[in-house]
Amino acid sequence: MIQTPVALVDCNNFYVSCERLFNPALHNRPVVVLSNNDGCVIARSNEAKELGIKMGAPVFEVRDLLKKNQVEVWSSNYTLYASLSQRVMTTLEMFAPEVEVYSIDEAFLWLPGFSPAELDAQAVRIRQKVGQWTGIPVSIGLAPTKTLAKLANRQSKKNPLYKEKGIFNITGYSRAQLDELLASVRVEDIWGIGARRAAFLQQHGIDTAYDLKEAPDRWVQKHLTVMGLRTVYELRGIPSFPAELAAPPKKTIVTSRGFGRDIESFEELSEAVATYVSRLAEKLRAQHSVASVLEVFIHTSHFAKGRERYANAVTMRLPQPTAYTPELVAHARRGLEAIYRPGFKYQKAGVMVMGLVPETGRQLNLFGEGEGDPATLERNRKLMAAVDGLNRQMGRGTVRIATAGTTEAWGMRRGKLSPRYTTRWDELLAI
DNA sequence: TCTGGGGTCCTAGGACCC
DNA sequence: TCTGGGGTCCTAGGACCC
Repeated sequence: MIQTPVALVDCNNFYVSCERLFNPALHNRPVVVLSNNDGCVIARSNEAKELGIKMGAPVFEVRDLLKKNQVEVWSSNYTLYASLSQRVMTTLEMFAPEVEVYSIDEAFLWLPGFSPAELDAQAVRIRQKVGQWTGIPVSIGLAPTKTLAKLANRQSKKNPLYKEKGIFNITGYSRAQLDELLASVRVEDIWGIGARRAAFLQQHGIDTAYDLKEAPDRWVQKHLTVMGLRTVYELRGIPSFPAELAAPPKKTIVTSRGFGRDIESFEELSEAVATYVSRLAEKLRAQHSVASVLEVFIHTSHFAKGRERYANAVTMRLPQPTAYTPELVAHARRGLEAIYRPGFKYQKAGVMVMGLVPETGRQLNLFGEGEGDPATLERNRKLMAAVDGLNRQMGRGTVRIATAGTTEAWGMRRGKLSPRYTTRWDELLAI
């Protein structure tokens, strides 16, 4: 059987590239993009990486470094990134019959019928076309398995000989060539091997991808579970992680956020929770699911020293599965009442749903609790569809439940937010 | 003063059943 | 005093990913 080669296409420094697209002054300069609440660095341009700014670094720790080097600092703008991501993915879909959108900035492409040399040429065309149509630079790794494609992709960025080309192709490698490459890759740089496993493996003399490839199956399975064993097979060139071409519906959905400032009052906390529930219910309806279990959690800062900490969560089984915002909000409020303690400075809250089932397949509760009879159910469904439609067209939060409040005084800090160039005409025209 | 958010999978252990 | 064994379901915790 002939194996189908896999390409991993990865957008370079994606969030930074998005910001640069609409702000050419950011080219050839160190740029970072921050997490929610402007807390951590979550994307860096190559220039910023060279300054030694680490991924995930808290802003207050690198503030001097940023200032001294006149680094451009931007708040994250997910609306913009999601929109550009879609354009990139649509472009990629022209080039392969099978595409797995793996994350906001990465996709696996299966490219049957190409020789190793032809794959190279095809990868050049993909890069060129994505660049032309979206302006986003990408790197491409080509290999017989997903794990090796990730590894090859990494080489295309790290290896100075390939950096300019942005393509690294190991589909034509001999066994000896592949072994040599794997021996140069540290075990912590393998997809699926995190810091904990890497430290463990190093203690057992396994330092490189080559060492791991050669480790005995039984030992690997015992210590790294079956997932670790699959990673090892993939290093050996045996595909063990199948293509996931259609995203399966989510099994859990979470909406949580740290506050822009600490919250003490129940009412403000309740407003935040209602806002998060509304957003969560939208996500639920977008995948045509209803939830049977709802969890609410709150906590004070993990980091604040000298202040008393408090964290609690409550999990509720709902009378019947639902995606109806008012009902979810009412349950969440009751849950919050159960765990709220006055006198603490809360830093974060969140809501989560589990036990998701398809909207069409749900069991009706015959005893009139919750949303009740089929006619009410249908009316509520239509109401939510109308609300979702309006919010899609007019912008998130145009129509909202009253308990969510209107001020969001506790909302995120986003001091350096770029306009939503691709989704809001008014913001594009304002620049 | 200031430290993100949203997911998945696997395993062990307890509850419960026959 | 000795005190089965196997199956299922659920949950909590750990590890990983971007």
